[in-house]
Amino acid sequence: MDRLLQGVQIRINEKLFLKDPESSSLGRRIIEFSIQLIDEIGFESFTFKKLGKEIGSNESSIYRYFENKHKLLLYLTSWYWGWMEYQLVFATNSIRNPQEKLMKAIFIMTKTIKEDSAFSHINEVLLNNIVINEYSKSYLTKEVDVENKEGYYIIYKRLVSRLGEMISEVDPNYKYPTSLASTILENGLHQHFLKEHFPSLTDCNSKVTPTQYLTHLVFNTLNNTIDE
Amino acid sequence: MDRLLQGVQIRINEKLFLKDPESSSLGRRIIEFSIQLIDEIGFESFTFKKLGKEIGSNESSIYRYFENKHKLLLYLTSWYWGWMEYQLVFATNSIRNPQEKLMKAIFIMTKTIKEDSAFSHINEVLLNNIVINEYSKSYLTKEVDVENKEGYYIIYKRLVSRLGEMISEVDPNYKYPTSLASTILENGLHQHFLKEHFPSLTDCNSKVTPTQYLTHLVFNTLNNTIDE
DNA sequence: TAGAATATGATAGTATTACTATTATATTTG
DNA sequence: CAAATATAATAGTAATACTATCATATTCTA
Repeated sequence: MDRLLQGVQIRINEKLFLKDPESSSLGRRIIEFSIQLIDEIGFESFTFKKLGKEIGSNESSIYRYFENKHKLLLYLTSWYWGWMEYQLVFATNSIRNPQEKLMKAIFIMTKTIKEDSAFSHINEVLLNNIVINEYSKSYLTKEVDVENKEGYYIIYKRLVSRLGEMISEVDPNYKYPTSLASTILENGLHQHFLKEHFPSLTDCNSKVTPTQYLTHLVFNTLNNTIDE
Repeated sequence: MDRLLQGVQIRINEKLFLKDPESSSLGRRIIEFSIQLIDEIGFESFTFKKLGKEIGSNESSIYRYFENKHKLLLYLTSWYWGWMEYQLVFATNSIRNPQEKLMKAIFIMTKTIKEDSAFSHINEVLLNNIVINEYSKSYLTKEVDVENKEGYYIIYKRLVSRLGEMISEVDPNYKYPTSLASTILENGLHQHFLKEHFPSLTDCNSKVTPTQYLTHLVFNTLNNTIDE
């Protein structure tokens, strides 16, 4: 996949930035080091001033790329979901069997990211950590409805929709394909978090993955006779 | 239940406060109005200064009850889960049939709270909103491991454990009772959030409740023959 | 290649936040 | 009634989340 990705750019809503960070080396450094710094100190402690220090640049220069750190987080997580979508489509496109297709999709959406490969300045392992630990904060705000209208969550919504369609292909009579799709994505992240911080709240551990749990959950739910 | 609850106090970890807010009228006003204010303006914008203004008291007085707003959020959400646990135990205690018991439990944990009844100074409807919109922020922090050791999440953990046991009673062979229990609690909140802000990401709406979705999910998963 | 345009850096300034400390004034209790 | 305790008022600090201005560096283009 590596080589293919060199020709691919993940398209992010232009309202999320003031100046495209992909358009300059400073921009790419902002992305690269913001991922590192947010992963390291957490989103609450992260500031543009600290980031400036880290990259040997100035707070004011970073503000020329992003209005505030919330927009930066939306940019980073949009990128992550765009990257996920790319992998999903790429890996499932040629699979005809709906069961197999859905299984592959669940695997891609819930697996642990282990290698940083595709894009030079983006560390996907750290970005995955950020999504696990910070993504909810990007929508659990009072501004969520306005920002949703602005299209800030569009990639994530498209992903859920794609997953939902795959679920319906496996079981056209299942009544909650969209909810189940969002459960896979959201609870996938959550099980990874629990594994790390609340092992007593999950059966996932070094032997059992969130992927296994969710795959089992989904396939036991679909094509089942119990109703209501 | 109303009258019974008048004699019940929900026990919160004493490290979460400097002075027990239940011990004075100012303390109870802090609780009452912090629920209103957090619900109204969101946790990010909420400050002790604004709360002080709201209750005609002083910022410095509030700091004598709670170290900071994060501890206050932990207090409020602990109270909420304690109240849930009380309802859960109370309502399921006498049910012998494991299926029926689990069904009741899922209902209690995922239903929409419609009435503010039990405790004079705590509005359970607003508190439920706060849990939906803010609970994740209480553990998605860099301090989570330390705070977990301090016992700040103990009530929630007990709840998951109780639910997990009920799941195992329905299907002793099911391999992921704890993960499923945490999925019910966490995704229950999430489906309520989606219903409100991202209707396209859920099948829940004014006709279909998160309770129905999750009940269907759980009972189709348990006592099933598909394995691995 | 000069001159204009643009990008970046440095510095300063503001309102707000998240507190801590001190002192004064109520209120409760013994 | 005095002493203890709770609350209120005020002030102060360091950090945050910016905005504004001006200087300097880089690059683009005629």
